[in-house]
Amino acid sequence: MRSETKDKIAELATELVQQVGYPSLSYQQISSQLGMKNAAVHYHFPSKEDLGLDVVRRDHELFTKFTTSLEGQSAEEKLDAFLTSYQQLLENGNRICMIGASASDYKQLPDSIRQEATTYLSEVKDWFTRLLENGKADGVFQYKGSAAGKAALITSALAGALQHARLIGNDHYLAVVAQLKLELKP
Amino acid sequence: MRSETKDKIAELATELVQQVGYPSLSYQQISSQLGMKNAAVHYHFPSKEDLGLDVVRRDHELFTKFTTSLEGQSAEEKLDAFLTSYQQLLENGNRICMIGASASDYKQLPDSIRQEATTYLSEVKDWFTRLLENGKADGVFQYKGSAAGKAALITSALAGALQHARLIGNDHYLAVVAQLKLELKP
DNA sequence: AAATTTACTTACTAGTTAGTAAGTTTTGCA
DNA sequence: TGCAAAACTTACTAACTAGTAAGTAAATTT
Repeated sequence: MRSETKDKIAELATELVQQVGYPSLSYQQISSQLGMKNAAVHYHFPSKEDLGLDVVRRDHELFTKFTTSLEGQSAEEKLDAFLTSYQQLLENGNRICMIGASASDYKQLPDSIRQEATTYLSEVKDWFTRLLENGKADGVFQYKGSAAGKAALITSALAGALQHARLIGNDHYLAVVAQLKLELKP
Repeated sequence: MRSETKDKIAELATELVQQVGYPSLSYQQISSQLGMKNAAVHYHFPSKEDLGLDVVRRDHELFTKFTTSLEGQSAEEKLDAFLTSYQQLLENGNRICMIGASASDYKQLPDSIRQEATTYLSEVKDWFTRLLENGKADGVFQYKGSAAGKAALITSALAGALQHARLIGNDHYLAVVAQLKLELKP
């Protein structure tokens, strides 16, 4: 029962959060960009917390649907699909990932959004852990230590690489991805 | 010829940038926290751009002094010293590194600050590259691919790990560090 | 001792922020 | 057709933002 307008607001807000962060997300910018008034945005999202929470929730749901759609595919295909989705953020306005944005805005986030972001990151890390375990079992991935440790490294490296790419260019992200894949190769 | 007050402002501003980011850094918060008036801060740093630029410059200088002080030490000692300095950010108010903060605030930064942050990150990456080259030559480090690629991975992983630690706890940073060191061991 | 510079305070501006209350238009349903 | 609910607009508030102009006190220099 979500209205079209509400979806459009949330989509634009998502883009803005990934570009300028939650604190700099403003009702004015959203309303003017969508050709409506301030109060219209407040009608759909009474408080900024409501809006921010919906933005993170939607991105979380997107991730869940994304991984579900990948079920049945090989570990390598899953990894590539994830890496490509991150690369699209980069090419589409130098955005950073929602989790990275939430983490750097952390001190300014209401508790509800913090909790949602924490759950989100945990699930991404778990997904990567299983991916690495299965990939190793199938002989397509290789790494030292635990799958959880390697998953922690990979998730943080990708989030950091998206951000650093803003400063020193998109090639940085590609270099990090290439290094990660090289190290995973048996 | 830097006054004490100016240093105190810059130090507090550094802490605030690493906690809440450049856009949320406010003259009011600084002045009230230092027991002075708004205009007093503007006396030392006429514009916010001046203040923000000085903050990044100072952190950059700190890094340069830090690496200079480590000259002569072994590659392992240098790496450990760097990792410890990052861990102190975490333990001292869950700060993130200046480069990571600059990268996530990138879209809101004036050009001068962007450029300074870009140079800063390039130098950190170069420092890591040389560290890895020397460590490999000395037989204390091991890795696949180029030193530059591995340096890109490590710098982004550490920046991302500091941020993710805010969401899922400081152990995440320690896990990433442990994984990195494990993989470097010959 | 006088003049000048440094380091502020007081008091203000113009613009932006999230948020609200009340009124109006549009839409879907009975 | 008429009613009700949904989706808005208008008009506003209180708080905050960076930044400025003018005045003051203290330190430094001449």
